[in-house]
Amino acid sequence: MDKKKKKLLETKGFKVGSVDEFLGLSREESEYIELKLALSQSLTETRKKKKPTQAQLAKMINSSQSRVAKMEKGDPSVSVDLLVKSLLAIGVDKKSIAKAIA
Amino acid sequence: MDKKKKKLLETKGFKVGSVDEFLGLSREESEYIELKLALSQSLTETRKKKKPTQAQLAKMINSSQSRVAKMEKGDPSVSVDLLVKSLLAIGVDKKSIAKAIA
DNA sequence: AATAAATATGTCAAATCTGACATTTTGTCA
DNA sequence: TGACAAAATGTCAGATTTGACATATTTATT
Repeated sequence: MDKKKKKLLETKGFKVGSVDEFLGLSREESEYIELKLALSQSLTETRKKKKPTQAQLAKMINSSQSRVAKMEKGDPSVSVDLLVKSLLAIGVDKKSIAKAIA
Repeated sequence: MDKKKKKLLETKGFKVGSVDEFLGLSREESEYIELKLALSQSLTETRKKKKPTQAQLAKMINSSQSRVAKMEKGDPSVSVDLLVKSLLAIGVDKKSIAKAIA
């Protein structure tokens, strides 16, 4: 799949609402992006609720501030795996993850 | 996290039910494993319902039969990303994915 | 039982993702 | 305004994941 497109859409401006078929995105592509955005948002929300800074969260999940920033920004270099692991690490359970992406 | 443990638990025998604290697994670890297993199972189920063989599915998602087999078996070398992408490719939508892991 | 079809397992080079670091931008408070 | 903290962005070597292939095992079909 075209990385440019993905990068474009995962960037500011498209945080909210559905990206369905904005540009020739297939159903799978847009759902995948939406799913990642949902996880990103959930991570940001949860972190802010719980208090810590990106740097502190980074320590909890032994990662780095810059990677946390990328996660929260929906950077294409971040995998769903990492998002899920981070959410679990920060105390969000499966059920809540499911709710976030539903 | 200990890869041996993960490998062990993701192997036959533990497809059903909760793996919580069987061996010293943390909450995050067990939830992560359970989440992956849920996706694996969902993939197998959906594929069988929809008809194609692993080889045919592999083509649809341009992967290979062997990797599909690993996905369905919950092999540790398979990422959540790939599982999610495969589910989406086979026609399962976000909502159903959410339901599967809830 | 024999054959074929489907699935499982092992391996590996190439591709992707990762933490870490440096640097820049944005936000906050005096 | 300036100075300080938090967040964002770029880069990259090392780690992990990938498709592909070979091969073995299981399952169906005759």
